[in-house]
Amino acid sequence: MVGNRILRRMEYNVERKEISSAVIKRLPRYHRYLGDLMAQGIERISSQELSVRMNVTASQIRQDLNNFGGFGQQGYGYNVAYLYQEIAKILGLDRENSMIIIGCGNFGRTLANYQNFENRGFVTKAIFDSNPDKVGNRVRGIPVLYIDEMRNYLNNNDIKIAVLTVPREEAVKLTEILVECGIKAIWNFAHVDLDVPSDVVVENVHLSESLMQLSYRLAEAAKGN
Amino acid sequence: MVGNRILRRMEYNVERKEISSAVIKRLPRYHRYLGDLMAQGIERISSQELSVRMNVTASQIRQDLNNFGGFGQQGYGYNVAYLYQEIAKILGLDRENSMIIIGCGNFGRTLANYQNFENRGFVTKAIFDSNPDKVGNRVRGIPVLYIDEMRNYLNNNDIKIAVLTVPREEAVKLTEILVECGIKAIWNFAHVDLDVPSDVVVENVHLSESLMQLSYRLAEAAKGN
DNA sequence: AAAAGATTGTTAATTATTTTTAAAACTGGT
DNA sequence: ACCAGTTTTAAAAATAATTAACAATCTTTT
Repeated sequence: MVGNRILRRMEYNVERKEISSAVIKRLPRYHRYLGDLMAQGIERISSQELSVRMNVTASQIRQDLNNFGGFGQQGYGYNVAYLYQEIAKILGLDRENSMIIIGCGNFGRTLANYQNFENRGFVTKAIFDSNPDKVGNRVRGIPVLYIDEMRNYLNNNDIKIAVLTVPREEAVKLTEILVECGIKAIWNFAHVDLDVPSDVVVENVHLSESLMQLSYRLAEAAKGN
Repeated sequence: MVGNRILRRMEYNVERKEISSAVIKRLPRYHRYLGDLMAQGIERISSQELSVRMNVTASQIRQDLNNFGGFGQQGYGYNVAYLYQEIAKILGLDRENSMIIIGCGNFGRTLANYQNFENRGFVTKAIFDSNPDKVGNRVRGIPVLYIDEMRNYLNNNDIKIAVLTVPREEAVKLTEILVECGIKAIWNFAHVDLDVPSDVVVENVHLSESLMQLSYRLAEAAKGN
């Protein structure tokens, strides 16, 4: 039997050792591959077989997962659905994460239109903008509110994540307000490093930096051969 | 004097040791900070001072830069404009990188509208889509062409980078065509790992994975205190 | 119910990255 | 032109991450 595995797994949230960010970066990819396996109707998988599909070492998969507890079973491997669900829990996908998007420009609207985030529990409740022409509109049903109302809105609604899609200067100013209102997570698309207290987490998406890395590697590959 | 520094710098493109990707990831950020310093009219900076601004160790800055040659000078530090320019060269920002965007959905259009890439030499020449209603339009002057014309277009135009903003399945299929047409760099926004020959570089932007990392860190910080 | 085979969890070894240290080289003032 | 103060470069040491190895333990077959 396989079910009793659940009973003997380690309480990963009791012992509080720091997990390296290299590990965290890989978790969503495991989650994605496990989701694909489920869609294919595959019920169990060994670290060896997964390593071939994902093009990483089996050792790394086992090491990564064991940071959070023993999810597998000797002689059997990992139960796909169970592991999928456990990684979802680790990533906080088992609860709703309400968001606001700040900036109703091309980028803000694109993110608001992106249905997929909702499937993972990331629900956008409102969009804020400083342009009166945009205020009052709706994007996929989500209301666009005036930026000056943001402080009041945050004080009256339970928002977990703020998404910043405004230019640098505004991003820096608005971050102050977000921090004052108790926001603890910022998804930052502005091309600037935000200065926040240590209990606030910022995840940066710097597209131009990503593009520059591609450019470097392209130039390098061209030299190499 | 400072100018002679240029003469004695090492030929970083002669000796061909592999630079770690950890270093490459940091280069765009150095570039950004140096740009900001220039805008502020600051002409020289020591690794120590830069390290304080960037919140990294001075040692790491020096080590990173020395992978590519000696850009600084003892007792003086680094010349901001010179270092900015040298990092731009390393990142391949000193030449034009022509691009096509594949997929004229929200994301594709948003990227096409983003003027900033052009300032760094990344110029979008065409957008491709399979929807006949979109074909024939222009986005910021950039023509939207029918996807079946892409192969022919690539054979007749010198395109360096293909940007994929289509769903997974299409991304995988279209990648085959891109590779056949000799494209060596793909900026991939599709939520899938592309399988390409070793001389083709892929830079992934997986937004939902970024959001999941934020979610993890938010949950972790909430536990911690 | 026992034996053979498979695969994890975990420790050890290896490799990669970051930080420290110290010698060499330059600047700026006198 | 010299000297004190900086600051880089480069080498060495320390730390972190990845990979390999293997005993423990479960599954599957007979």
